[in-house]
Amino acid sequence: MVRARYTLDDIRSEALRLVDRDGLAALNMRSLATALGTGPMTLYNYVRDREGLEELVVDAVISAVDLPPPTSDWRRDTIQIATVTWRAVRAHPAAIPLVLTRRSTSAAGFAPAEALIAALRRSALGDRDLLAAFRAILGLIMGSAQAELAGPLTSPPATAKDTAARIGTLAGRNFPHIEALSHVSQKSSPEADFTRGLKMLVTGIAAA
Amino acid sequence: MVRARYTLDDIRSEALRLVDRDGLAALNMRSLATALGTGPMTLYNYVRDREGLEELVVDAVISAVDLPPPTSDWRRDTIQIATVTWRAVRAHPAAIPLVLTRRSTSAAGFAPAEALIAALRRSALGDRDLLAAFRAILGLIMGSAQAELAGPLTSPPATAKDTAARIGTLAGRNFPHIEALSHVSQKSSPEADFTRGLKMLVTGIAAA
DNA sequence: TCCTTGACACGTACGTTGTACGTATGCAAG
DNA sequence: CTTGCATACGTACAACGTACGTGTCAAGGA
Repeated sequence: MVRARYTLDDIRSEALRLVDRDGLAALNMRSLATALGTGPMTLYNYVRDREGLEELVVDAVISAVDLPPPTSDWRRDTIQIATVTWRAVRAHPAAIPLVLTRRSTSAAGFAPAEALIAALRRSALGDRDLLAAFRAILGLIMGSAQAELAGPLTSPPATAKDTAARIGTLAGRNFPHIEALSHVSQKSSPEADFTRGLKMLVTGIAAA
Repeated sequence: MVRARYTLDDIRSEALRLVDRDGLAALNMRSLATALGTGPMTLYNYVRDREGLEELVVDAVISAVDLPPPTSDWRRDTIQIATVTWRAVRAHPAAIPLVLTRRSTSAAGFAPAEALIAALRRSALGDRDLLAAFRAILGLIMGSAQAELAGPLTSPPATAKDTAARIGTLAGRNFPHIEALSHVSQKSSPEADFTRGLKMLVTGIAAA
């Protein structure tokens, strides 16, 4: 009888692949173990419990962030880092709930935050403003991902037409502003909106 | 034999109470049913499945938002609405993962978004900027809640001293900027930081 | 008054999940 | 070859979500 050997990276990448392919509900000990060609309990040699497995997926997503080298323009750097991070999160829609709720524990998970603070520090901000700016930008990234996942301008598993219909009937009567904006949002790309909002925030930061 | 009668509100408030008291893991059909004095299957008369139950909790949290009446100052209104919403979310920490990942389906869930757009519309923003601004503010609210829940400047179940120690040892070496900021964050209140970041964003919006 | 009918509370039971615990197997060092 | 440790693996159980069936109430018509 042969005994397979695994590395944490094997588990990590297979877990992410599983989530990408079959959705978040498919991320359970048995499915992942089967995908790796072993039994459920083997995984417990690499992960404390199911929660640990989810953290692994978060790490896998965040690790894929490809940080740009610093330039002399902190605003441009800030926008770049935020955009790249946002893209990495968006690249794995099924994993977004995990990214929003689980903490990233690996070193790679801290890298974007570190780069972001480094960029912001090259502005002339005081400590308190720096902290607020950092929180705001990270918040914007996560919140934008969340909004796309479950925001009031989106609808769960439906086509764009269904979305318009659903929002139209559900919110249209009592919530005319939401309804009007949902029409606008259908004509614009998420990335364009994100970038626009991000630039607004950076402008506000620069004003402080 | 007596048959109890329930209303959706009974279920909703009991579910939120359960989450507040015993944590998110305690939100299951059996526990909630027991708390209501009945069996698990009774709940299925009010809720499609467990997911529906979670949406109910989200509704309960968002419904508690106490929106201020509009004034003539859209900036002030925007900040007020955002702050009040953020407070409502923060009032139920255990429910935050649900608020971040589940969609609010009830009418009450749309109210803050509607009020926010209404306030922003009273600025002179174009449609695209309005959309971006709305997304950014909602994103900031959700993202800030997320950051407090699982951000790089926090640590899971630990005292403030442990946090400093943990961040210090884990991130201190390789991530000096994070480490430095975590010290700053320990001396400031979450609300102050949130407000500060929010004002930055509103400033940026006003500049557009 | 009695019967019908629909809504809904509830019980039973099954498949799936996470994981505690015990066992077995390979590799490395002596 | 032997010993010991790390770790792959099997078994088994408790807790979960929920399909399905049964029972019981209240309201409306004859």
